[in-house]
Amino acid sequence: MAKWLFKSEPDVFGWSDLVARGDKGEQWDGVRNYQARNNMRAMTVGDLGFFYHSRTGLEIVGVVEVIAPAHPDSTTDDPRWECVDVRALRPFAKPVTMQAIKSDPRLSEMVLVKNSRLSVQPVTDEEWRMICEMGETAA
DNA sequence: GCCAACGTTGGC
DNA sequence: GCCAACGTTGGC
Repeated sequence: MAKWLFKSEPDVFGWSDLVARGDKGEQWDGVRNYQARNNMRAMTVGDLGFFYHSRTGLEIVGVVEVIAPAHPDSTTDDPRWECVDVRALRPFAKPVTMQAIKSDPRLSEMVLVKNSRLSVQPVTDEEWRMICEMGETAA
């Protein structure tokens, strides 16, 4: 099972917004970048991902679960863009900040650090385990 | 709020 | 098909 990371500005759509959606979850719409879209196409139901607050917050705050595979993004007529559905699974007891990630050399290869502009990105199993530990949540 | 880094667009 | 111009993202 693959691991991912989803970025969102909390002012626009934050962790609490996803939590409010409950088990119904929400479609991860609005992605207009091929790499991010391709990552979503590669997802399967049951895959897990981190929820990261960009711009304001700059920390990973929770774990989400993919509950629907890639489908057309209903917020556009452009058939190129697709999105998956996700739901909030569990919060981090201790959010893991960008600063903490950057200061750990073992996480220096994370896409989050290397390509800060990619909004949907893969996470390796090792990175996943380390960050879950730092955030004091189950892996 | 600034601006570097990156992706996309479009004229040639 | 190149690449300059432009728009957007997101850390700082």
